[in-house]
Amino acid sequence: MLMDALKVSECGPPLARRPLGEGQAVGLARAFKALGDPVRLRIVSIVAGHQGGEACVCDITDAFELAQPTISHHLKVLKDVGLLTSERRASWVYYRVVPERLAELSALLAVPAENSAEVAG
Amino acid sequence: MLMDALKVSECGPPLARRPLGEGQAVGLARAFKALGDPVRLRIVSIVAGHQGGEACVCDITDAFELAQPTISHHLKVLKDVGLLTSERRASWVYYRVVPERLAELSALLAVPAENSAEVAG
DNA sequence: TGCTGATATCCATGCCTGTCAATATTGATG
DNA sequence: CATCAATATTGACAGGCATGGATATCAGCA
Repeated sequence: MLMDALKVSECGPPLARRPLGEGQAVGLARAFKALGDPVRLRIVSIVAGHQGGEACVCDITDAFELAQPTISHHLKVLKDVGLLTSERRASWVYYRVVPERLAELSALLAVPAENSAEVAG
Repeated sequence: MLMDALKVSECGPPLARRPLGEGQAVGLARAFKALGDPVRLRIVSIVAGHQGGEACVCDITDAFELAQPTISHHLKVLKDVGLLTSERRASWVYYRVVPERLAELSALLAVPAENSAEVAG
């Protein structure tokens, strides 16, 4: 099936609406876990804020004091969960963020403030 | 405009604005890591969506097929990173979400779509 | 073809984490 | 005080993960 879990991404239900199913939770948790590392969070930040919305691996590597395989590993993690995409041009590989994926996670956490106080009015 | 997101604007800059400092990244990554587990994500969802915006440990435990210490451990993780608070009433402990903390993370991921295409016209 | 630079993969290692059984703590109640 | 129910803590174990060195792949170039 192509239409796996795409309905969710469109209008991502706020966390408080209804309990997350286990399946949804697994998929979303994978993305959050990928963001749950300072290096990866900074990588996403660097890529998202880079000129043209993309950055090559060398740009990213220069921003850290980590070995190149380590950066490559983190990029793979972010790519595997759908937060980054990559494109090769000549010798360089350029990464860019997937805005829909970020928006999905953002919408999920955007819990209406009223919910904490009252629900049914 | 009504009483919409005002604190959000000061809570944190969108990811794309400028590269995250290492310190900020560490703090934010801790929160994302806490959400990076399916059980914990569902716990937050259950608490946020529960009647009155709070849920006792027994409510949460019943929603999983995990041992009680495991749930207690996850609750502690979420509390330690500031995503949940707890209050003891009689024999029961009630947990509720911290909306400001969720809003902070949500705002961080709310990257403007235009940014991926062009930065500053 | 061979060489060089850029990036990815493989492998090993030490640390971190999710899980649960056992136990401790806390509060209510008899 | 004794006991029970709810929750937290401890200790242990298996699996996961971040890191880096060595190495492979890939693209351009002479």
